[in-house]
Amino acid sequence: MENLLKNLRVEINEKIYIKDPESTDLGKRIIQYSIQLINDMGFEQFTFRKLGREIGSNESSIYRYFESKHKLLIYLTSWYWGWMEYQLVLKIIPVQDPKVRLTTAVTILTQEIVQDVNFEHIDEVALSRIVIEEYAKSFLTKEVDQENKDGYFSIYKRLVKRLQAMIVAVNPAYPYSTSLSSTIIEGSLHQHFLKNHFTALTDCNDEVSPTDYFLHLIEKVTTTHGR
Amino acid sequence: MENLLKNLRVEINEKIYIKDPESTDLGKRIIQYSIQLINDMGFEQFTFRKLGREIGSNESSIYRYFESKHKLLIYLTSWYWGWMEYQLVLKIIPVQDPKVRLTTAVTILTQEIVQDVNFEHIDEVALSRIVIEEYAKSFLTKEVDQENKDGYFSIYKRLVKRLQAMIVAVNPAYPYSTSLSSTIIEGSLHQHFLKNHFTALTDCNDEVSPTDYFLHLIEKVTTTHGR
DNA sequence: ATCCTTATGATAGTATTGCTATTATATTCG
DNA sequence: CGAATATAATAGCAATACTATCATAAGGAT
Repeated sequence: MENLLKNLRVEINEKIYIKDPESTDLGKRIIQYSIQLINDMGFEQFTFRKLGREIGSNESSIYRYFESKHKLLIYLTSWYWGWMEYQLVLKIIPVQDPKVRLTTAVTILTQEIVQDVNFEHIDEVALSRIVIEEYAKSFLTKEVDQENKDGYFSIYKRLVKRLQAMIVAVNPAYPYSTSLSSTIIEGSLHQHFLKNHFTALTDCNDEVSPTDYFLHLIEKVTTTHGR
Repeated sequence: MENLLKNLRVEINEKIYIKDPESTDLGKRIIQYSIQLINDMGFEQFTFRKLGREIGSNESSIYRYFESKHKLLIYLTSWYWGWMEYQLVLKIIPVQDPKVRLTTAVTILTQEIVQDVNFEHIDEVALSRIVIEEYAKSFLTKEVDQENKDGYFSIYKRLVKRLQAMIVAVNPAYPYSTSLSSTIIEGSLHQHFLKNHFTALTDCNDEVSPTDYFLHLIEKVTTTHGR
């Protein structure tokens, strides 16, 4: 699929930014280096001042693109989920069998991220680490309901619903398809986090992947057994 | 069990506080009102200055108990998990059958929290909301590995392992018992959060509880079916 | 060529945060 | 009564998360 994405761009809710960072060179550098910096020092330590210093630009210029670092985080993670959605849709299109569609989807959503050459200024590996370590902070806030209303999380929500639809396609009788979908997507981030920081709280390691775990889980949960 | 806990106290790693808040009146007020304030305004907006104002005490006095609000959050959430562990252990002791033990445990860990009269200065309902909305922030930091080494998360880890042991007792052949345990405990918080803020991403609502979902899940995953 | 717009940069300023340090006062215990 | 301990009051400080203003530079339209 290397070239299928060449002319695609991830569409992000315009309310999230002040000025589209994809529209200028500085904007792209803001994205590129914010990924690097947040990944290196963590979201708490990251500031626009430090980012400005890093890219040889001015703090005030960055504020012309994003109103706050919180919005920037939402932008970056939205981009990530939008990118995931592309991968998912592209790989699933040719697949007919609902079971294979589902296992393919779970695999894509839970596996370790590899670089995508189609987006030069975005380091998807670093970005995926940011999503694992910081995504929850984007919605664990007092403003979540307003921001949800404003559509800040719509890409993520669409993704959860896509996976849910695939679960239903395999087992229409299963009554918790939406919760299972959100559990897999969020739980995958959590298992990756545990693998990196709390090895005693997960079975995942260099041999066993979160994908193995979730594929087994979904098999068990969606299969209806005879007696 | 109303009175079994009367003389118990939740033991918390001494490194987490400077001075034991249970040892003084001011300390208890710090706990009581920090739960209220964090619940009301969220962890980001919460400061020791505001807490001091609220309890008619001084910011500097609060710093004699906790080095930072981050440590206070770890204290509060550790208390919560320790309290959960008591509930769990007490309810499980008289139960023999491994399957019933497991379903009892999952029920306790996933159900909505009700007030516990044994701890007068702690509002468990408010505290559980804090755990749902803020717990992840206590470990999604750059300092997590050091703090983990220092035992800041030991109660939580012990709880995950207890549940894992009960899963193994029901199905020793299941290869992902630890991941399943952490998925249930963390996933429960997430489902409660979604129920409150992203109703489209969960099946849980006023009729269907996270407990229903997770009991069904664990039944499916741990049962070995014949043909 | 010049005007106008747009993008960026430089500088300054502000309220708040997350502390630390010092000194004063009040209480309690031997 | 004196000493220790707990709390309160005040000040101060560097950093954060911005906002506002003004300067400059580049490119496009007339």
